[in-house]
Amino acid sequence: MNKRPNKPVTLAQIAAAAGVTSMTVSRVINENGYVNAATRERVRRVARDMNYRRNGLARALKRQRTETIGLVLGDIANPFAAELSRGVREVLEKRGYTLFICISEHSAKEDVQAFDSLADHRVDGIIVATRASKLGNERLQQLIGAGIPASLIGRDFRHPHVDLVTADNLKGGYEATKHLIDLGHKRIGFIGVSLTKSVGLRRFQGYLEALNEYGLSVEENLVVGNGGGNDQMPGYSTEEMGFEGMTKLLKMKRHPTAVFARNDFTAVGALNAIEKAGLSVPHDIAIVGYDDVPLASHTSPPLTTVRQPTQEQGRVAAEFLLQRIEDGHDRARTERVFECELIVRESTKG
Amino acid sequence: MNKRPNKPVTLAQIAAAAGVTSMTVSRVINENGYVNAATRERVRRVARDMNYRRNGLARALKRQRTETIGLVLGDIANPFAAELSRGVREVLEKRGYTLFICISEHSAKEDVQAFDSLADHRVDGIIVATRASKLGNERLQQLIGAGIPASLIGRDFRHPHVDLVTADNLKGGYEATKHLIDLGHKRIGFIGVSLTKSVGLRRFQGYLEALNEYGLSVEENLVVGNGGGNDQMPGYSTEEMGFEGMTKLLKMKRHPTAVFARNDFTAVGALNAIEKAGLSVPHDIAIVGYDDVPLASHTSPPLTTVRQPTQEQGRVAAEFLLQRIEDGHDRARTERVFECELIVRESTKG
DNA sequence: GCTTGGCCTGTTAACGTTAACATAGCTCGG
DNA sequence: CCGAGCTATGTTAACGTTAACAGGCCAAGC
Repeated sequence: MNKRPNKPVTLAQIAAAAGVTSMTVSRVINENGYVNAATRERVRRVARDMNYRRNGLARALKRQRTETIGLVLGDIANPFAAELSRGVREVLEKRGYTLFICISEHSAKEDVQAFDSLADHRVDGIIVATRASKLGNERLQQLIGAGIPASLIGRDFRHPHVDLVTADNLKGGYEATKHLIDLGHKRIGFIGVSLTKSVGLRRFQGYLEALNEYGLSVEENLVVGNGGGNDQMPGYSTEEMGFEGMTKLLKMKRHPTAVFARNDFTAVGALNAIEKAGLSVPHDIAIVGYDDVPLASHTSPPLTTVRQPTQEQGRVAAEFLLQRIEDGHDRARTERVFECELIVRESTKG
Repeated sequence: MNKRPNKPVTLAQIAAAAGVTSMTVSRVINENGYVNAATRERVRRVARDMNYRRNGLARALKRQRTETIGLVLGDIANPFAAELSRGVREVLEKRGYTLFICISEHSAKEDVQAFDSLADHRVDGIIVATRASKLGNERLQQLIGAGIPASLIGRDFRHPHVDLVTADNLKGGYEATKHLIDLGHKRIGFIGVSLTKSVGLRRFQGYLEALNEYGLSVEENLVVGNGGGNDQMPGYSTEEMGFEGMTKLLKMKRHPTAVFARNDFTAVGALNAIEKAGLSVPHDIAIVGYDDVPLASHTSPPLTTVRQPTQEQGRVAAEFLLQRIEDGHDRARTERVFECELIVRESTKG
């Protein structure tokens, strides 16, 4: 009764059923070349009846392109990644490309796996938005060497044939910290890095720079992160880190009067820890986040934060990539740095 | 100086360079069949030197499988989707499959596009976690008819050859509402649906059922959603909906004493609206969310919510799919419904 | 010595599609 | 009425890989 469709229908089968050659069917399907109107109709009907789906593999193999772009994200469930992919999609769709996303869960090993999968499936290009790692960078280098066009977002890796889009997080971190300093704070904590690892975080370096510039010393115990655990925890659970980090800071005999959190979720966690301790923001402690996620303007009090043009970064990365695909591998690299913008809200306004 | 790698290296080229046939190279690459140790080493070296990457398209075309699974998500940036994909990945990776994710941005049209892209690229199976739509269901039906194994998560669509995994959101909504009723609340609002559209939302139906069962009338103006706008807004920004919805409810002369929010983000938005209005939770208004996202236990007060085993749903959906891929299209359908669990926290505890 | 069976490599023919070229009928202007 | 140029179809040969089969070679067992 219902057909057993284990083997997908091929052009040849349709051709046979319609009394033409595969070539004619191909022309009908792809709507190119001359085909008699009557023939076209007949072929179309047969194809529909037989539930034909073209084999993209064969097609891509023959045409030497897949019209597909791969995007590697560190984690999903993170407004930043979402905005980014939205920007990327917007551009790609307009140009007829399909987007496949791979998630690396912030692990270098899976990063490499994602690169490999995408490369093996011969995507026309790769956009990488994961954090740099030795393993990952090596493989990336290799793929680029093999001629795969690539475009990076916020990844600290330079290569003569790869385009790069970043936000100036160093400056962002600097501005955020300076804002707190300008408000008169002397003891400013940072939540979200472990001093031993991941000190490469740009916004944290901005924090350090600002402190230095204004002659404030960096107190190691004001910098808290996820101490023992791995540094690869998915971003979405960082409000936990914020909560725990803030709790740790509050336990100090003299706790900081202001805190710069690695991102908005961390800041929200910190906010709640403070509230739980019966203290108030910004009266007892001022807080700055980072990213300006939609939630940030709806916390209580609303969060001072640093906004970066996320979707725009995705768009530009995609445009760079398509440009490179068209121009070929030897195109010179482009780098685009986006400014960040400090958004002052009640969490720091005394 | 640096090679111009526009054309990727092929087996044949390596074979020529190493003085063997492509077949031998293939055996080396895939580590199957007999190859002399010395030959193997030589081939390996040449392959590495020439920066060889196998062509997955050709391979898949020949082998008739891609060892790739497609996952269609309505939006990224949503802890639910993240957990889901984590569960899916966990299972797939163990079995050697690669996961490609497509995002439909909650649009039926893009849903269909995602299905098509994945089908064209001949993924071995598709997992769908987007909301049902007429267009989408039709295409899904078609693909299944064409023999593509599929597995659904929380999508209201039944087909004799498709497996289904859901959480019992109706019961979850019922329990959440009943919890509020048990606490003595008579006027219970719902934030997150527009009565005109999307009334198919299961958890909302549970709300209605509970009210009915306990003889409480459903007051239309206690049900607020994103009135004019489209109902397809991405999930991550729903705290905005919560904030606005709650604000609307608070403007009533007699506002509800309890509110059930469509999901935790909506609930967080509501929480902040209440705080902003100078009222307190749960004293003035009790709140229940849904999903138990990590944030939920860190809000102030911590949020009463309904937990569903999200990651587990992903895992099971993936397992169903792999089973179906192995057993073939004619396997009978399996359906698995997961229980939801009410998590009572301070946002309802007087 | 001859067979058996394990090693090692090669040859052939697809997988499903399409670019490029080939063929053939038809129309139309000069 | 001839050829130029359009329409409509077909033929051929890849794209890069691998399953299936086909030998050879060599050691061991009888």
